[in-house]
Amino acid sequence: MATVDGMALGKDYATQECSIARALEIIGERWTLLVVRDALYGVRRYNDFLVHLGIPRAVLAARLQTLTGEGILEKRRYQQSPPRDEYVLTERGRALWPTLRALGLWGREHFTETQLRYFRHADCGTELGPYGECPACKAVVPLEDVVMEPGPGLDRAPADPVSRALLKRKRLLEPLETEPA
Amino acid sequence: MATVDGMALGKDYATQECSIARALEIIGERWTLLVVRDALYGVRRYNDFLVHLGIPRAVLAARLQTLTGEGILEKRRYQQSPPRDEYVLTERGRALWPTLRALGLWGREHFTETQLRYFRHADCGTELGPYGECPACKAVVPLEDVVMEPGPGLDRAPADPVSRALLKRKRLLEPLETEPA
DNA sequence: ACACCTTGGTTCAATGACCGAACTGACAGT
DNA sequence: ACTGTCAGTTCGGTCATTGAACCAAGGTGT
Repeated sequence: MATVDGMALGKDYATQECSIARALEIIGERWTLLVVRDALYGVRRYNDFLVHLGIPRAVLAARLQTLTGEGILEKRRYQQSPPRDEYVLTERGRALWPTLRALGLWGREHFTETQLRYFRHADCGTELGPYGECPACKAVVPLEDVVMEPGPGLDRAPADPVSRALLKRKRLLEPLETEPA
Repeated sequence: MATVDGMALGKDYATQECSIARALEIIGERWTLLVVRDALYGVRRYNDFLVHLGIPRAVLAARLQTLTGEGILEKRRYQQSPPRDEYVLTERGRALWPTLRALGLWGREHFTETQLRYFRHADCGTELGPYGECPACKAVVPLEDVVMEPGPGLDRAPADPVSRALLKRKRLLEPLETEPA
C-alpha cells in the first residue's frame, strides 16, 4: 500500500475517493478550523491566535505551517525594524467562509441556547442566511461587506485582550486591533 | 471504557465561546464527518461503514456511540430473528448536509482535478449549488430529492462492495443495497 | 450435535498526536 | 547591561488512534 502522494501530511484518509475526505485531510485536524475562523475574524498574529485559542504553542506553529503550505494562509512581513510577520488568508482560505458559516449555524441551532454573534450584510443590515448570503439582496455577500457584532450570549468582559477586541463591531477580515499592553 | 463522566467527550475547546467550536467538539474528531457523509449516502450498517471507511473497529464503535449520544444518529432494530441494528440519521444529523456540501465543494475546487460525484435536484436535473440549493428552482432541495451519481473521476471497479453499491445512481438517504456475498 | 459463518462489537500493546512548561534567539527600549 | 516582547523549538508525560486478536450471539450446513 504505497501512498501515492509523496509528502504524506499528517492524517490522511487513504482509501477515500471523495472531495470531502480530501478537504478533511487539510483542515480536519484539531484546532485547524478554529485558526481559520480567527483569521476570518481578523486575527493575524501568532500571539493573538495563541491567547485567543488557548492552543499549545507547538501545535499552533504546526498548524500555521500546514495552512501556509496548503495555500490557505500566507505569511508576510508587515514591519522590518523588529522583523514581524503576519498570517493572512488567501483566496483559498477565504473560500472556507461558507463552510464555517454553515457549521456555526448548525452548532448554534442544536447546541447553543443564546445567540453569540450576528453576521450582517453591511449594506442593508440583514442577518446572513445559512451559507453567507443576504436574504434581502438575494446575493452572496463578499467577506468585506459582512459585519460581525456581539450577541446577547457573549461574555462582555472576557479575560484575554483578543476576545475583548472581538467584541467591537467590525467587518470580517478587517485586521484586529488589540489594546496596547 | 469510555467517558464515565457525565459528558466530557474527548476533545473540547474549553475557552471558546463560539458555536463553531461547539460544533467541532461534536463532529470535529477524526472520522466523524466521514461517518455522517456515509450515512447521508445511505450507509446504515456497522459492517458497511467499516469496509467503506477502512476505519479501525474500535474507533467506529466509539464514533457511532458518540453520534448516537448526541442525537445525530439513531440506532434501531431492523430485524429480530438474528437481532440486527442499523444507524440512521436524525433530523439533527440531516441538518449537517449543507455543511458537508460546502466542504465537499471547497475540496473539489481546490484539491481535486476531476469531478467525483454529481448531486442533482431530482425534479429538474440541475446540479446543486454550494449549500445544497437548486439554482434553477431557487429553493433548498430536501435530501430525499437529491440524486447522487458518479462523475468521471470515480474509479469504476473499486475493491469493496460498498463503494460498488455507491456507483449506482441513487437518492441521498436511500438505504444502500450491497451485493449478497 | 457439531463445525463454521456472519454481525457487531471489546481488549490489548504499540505508535503517534497533543499537552503544558521551560528554553532559545532576535531585536528594542531604557 | 538589563528587561521585555515576539515567535517560535524542545522536551517529558499523557491521551487518542491503530491494527490485530479475541469474544459472543445467533444462524446455516451436514
